[in-house]
Amino acid sequence: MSPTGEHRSAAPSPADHRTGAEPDGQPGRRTRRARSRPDRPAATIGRVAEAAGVSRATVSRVMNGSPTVAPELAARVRAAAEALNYEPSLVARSLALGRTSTVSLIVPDLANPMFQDVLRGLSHAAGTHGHRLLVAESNENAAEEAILAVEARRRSDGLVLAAPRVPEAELRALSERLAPLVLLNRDLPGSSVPSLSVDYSAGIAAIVAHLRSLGHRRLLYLAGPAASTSNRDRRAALRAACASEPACTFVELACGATFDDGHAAARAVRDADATAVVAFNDMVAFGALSGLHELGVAVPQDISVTGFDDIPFARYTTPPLTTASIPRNELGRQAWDRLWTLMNGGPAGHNVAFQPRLLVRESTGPVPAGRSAQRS
Amino acid sequence: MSPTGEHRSAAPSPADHRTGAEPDGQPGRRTRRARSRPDRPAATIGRVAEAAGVSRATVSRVMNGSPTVAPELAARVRAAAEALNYEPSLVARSLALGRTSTVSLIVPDLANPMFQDVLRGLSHAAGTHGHRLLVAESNENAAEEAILAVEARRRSDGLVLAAPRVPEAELRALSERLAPLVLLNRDLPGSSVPSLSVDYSAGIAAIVAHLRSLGHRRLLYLAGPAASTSNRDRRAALRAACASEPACTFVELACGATFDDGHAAARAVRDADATAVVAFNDMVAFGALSGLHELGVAVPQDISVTGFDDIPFARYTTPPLTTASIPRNELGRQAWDRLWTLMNGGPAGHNVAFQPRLLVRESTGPVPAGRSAQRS
DNA sequence: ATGAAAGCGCTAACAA
DNA sequence: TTGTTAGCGCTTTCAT
Repeated sequence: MSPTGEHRSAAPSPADHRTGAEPDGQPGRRTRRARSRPDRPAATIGRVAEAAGVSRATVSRVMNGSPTVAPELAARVRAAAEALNYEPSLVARSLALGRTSTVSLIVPDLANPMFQDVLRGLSHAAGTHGHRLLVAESNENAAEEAILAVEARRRSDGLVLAAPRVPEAELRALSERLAPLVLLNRDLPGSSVPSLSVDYSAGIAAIVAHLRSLGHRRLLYLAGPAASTSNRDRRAALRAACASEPACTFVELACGATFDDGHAAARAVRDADATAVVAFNDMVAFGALSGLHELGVAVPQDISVTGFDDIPFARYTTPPLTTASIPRNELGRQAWDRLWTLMNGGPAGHNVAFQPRLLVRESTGPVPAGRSAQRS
Repeated sequence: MSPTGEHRSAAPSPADHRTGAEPDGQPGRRTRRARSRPDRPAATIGRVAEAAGVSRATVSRVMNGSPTVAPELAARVRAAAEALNYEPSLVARSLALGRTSTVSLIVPDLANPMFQDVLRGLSHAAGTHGHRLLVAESNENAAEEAILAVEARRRSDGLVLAAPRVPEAELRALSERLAPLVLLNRDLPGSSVPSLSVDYSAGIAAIVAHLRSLGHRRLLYLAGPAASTSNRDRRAALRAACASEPACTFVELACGATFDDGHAAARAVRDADATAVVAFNDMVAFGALSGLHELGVAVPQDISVTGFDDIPFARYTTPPLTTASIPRNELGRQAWDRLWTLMNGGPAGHNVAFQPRLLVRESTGPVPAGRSAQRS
């Protein structure tokens, strides 16, 4: 419920679970297990076979569209199935077949648009091949990531895993039990586990090159969450890109990953000795843009700002944001391709690193006159 | 791959699947079925029992933490399990237990932030109770919705279904096979299927009341996709809200659901005889805001604009958007509560309609002077 | 073309 | 406390 209570609802309390035991006294003629809907016993292949006067094997054949069944019999079976409202048990089927036609996706954070898109792409691609998708969120917790991965894998035929937190040694130890496995945004050097990732370094490098071409030499990095690997990647890439240029310096400002984080940093940004700010992501950049605007700092006239991710809104900020776009949908689709190949005994293939694409819009411009030299 | 080819990658073609048959000639000693990883036979409860010199029942007891096992035996079993890298088969377990510890969610569109939040809430709540989540997307296709629902339900113990397209009669016919079932954003009058929904009408009514209190009498509705039920709901609510007031008129302009749709409508909005525009959703409102700005029309001085949904960005448009917020996370959590109650034989409870909350920000204001009367 | 029967890997009632 | 045994509902070999 909304804490303010302004979203009213007539919901009952979640409780009221009966656990165990027969609700009513009657032992019933059900063999051993209590069924979920005790009233109607749920049709089984056996009952259908009985009703149609054929063997279970024949029912199975009909249900699976085997062509070797006499039309007359097939019709009888279908009628019986229809009458009994028969639905083959997919669980039993999975057990007999040794496969579930399900794959799993583990992500650290379902709120992250990147993973939402991976989810979409994967779900869609898997669906195309008659497979379903199981999803689980690890909430950025390393222990949880490993446990979830193992469990999810046991329920399915393959796993797409985005697990930035699991230590490499542990992941390596697990990788055999998790196969067929596709890794997202990290790899396992020397193993045969395929990995799909976004080359954040290349994206940062492109941004820095762009900024340098505009004359910027003093950069400010608005850092993401300290625990985030992508923040570490981006920072390292920024450091490397700067280091390769003699007169290029960069300072870092702890910030965060949200609009509000960026907004709150605006004052510090203005007071810093930098001509361009490289934000951890678009949200932060957007927040900074907004805060800077309120302080009367003009972008890009007074200072340039870049984002990262190319979220849909990046086109619509004022000014529109220069950023690096990453192929989010593609990741999910390709993850499926890899997994499916693996599931069919195919090779792992080469790992791929998707290169972000620099999108120059209006939040970056030349260094303001008189600021090309150190200020203090 | 990106059509432009600018996101390069070294991906192999998705093909190369071997199908059926033993890859190599050897029939092997594996009983009947080809295992997915022919190399290591995958430990079963039987093998562990054998290795530990106990019965399968004992292994089962140990794996499930039954306290009635001698510590010495338990240790031996655990050691054997460890040594064999044993993982109990969840499929077999599900079959024996008659439950999967999995629930399913079917949504029309995974790109819709509303459903993304439902997904998150549901996944999290289910996880708390040791359940996993299966998701499927119907792509707004009625036939698909029904089929997916049945199939997903068969793989799991319960279903949360957002199926705006399935005809009521069909849904009613299906509802028994789908139980335990929780419906999102629609209900099944007279049935015992719980339903959780957002009261769009109330949201629209609140928006209209707000606009009227500012003196607006001539409203323009920027309509969503014609096929969308929520568009129909909102339009109907708008009509009703207007009809209840003598001097209130509203006209409708076909638009869409995206920023670009709203942006493209700006000229028509300016030329229409209306003092306030009620947009289908925030994205459209945002697009309109942007387009109006480019045309030199001031919001809210010249015209007021409202959105719907309170997407995160609504706070950050210029001007910040007056809109109606809906409790998206809450929906997923409550859906779980309902489903869990049902799964435990509990009652369906009362349906709930979440009331949107009006958020008055800066995109609405009083009717411009001299425009309170009909223009032409 | 059809059926009988032996699994798939696990759980649980019952006996010891 | 532990083992025996009979399922859970389906598929598939093998014989007919």
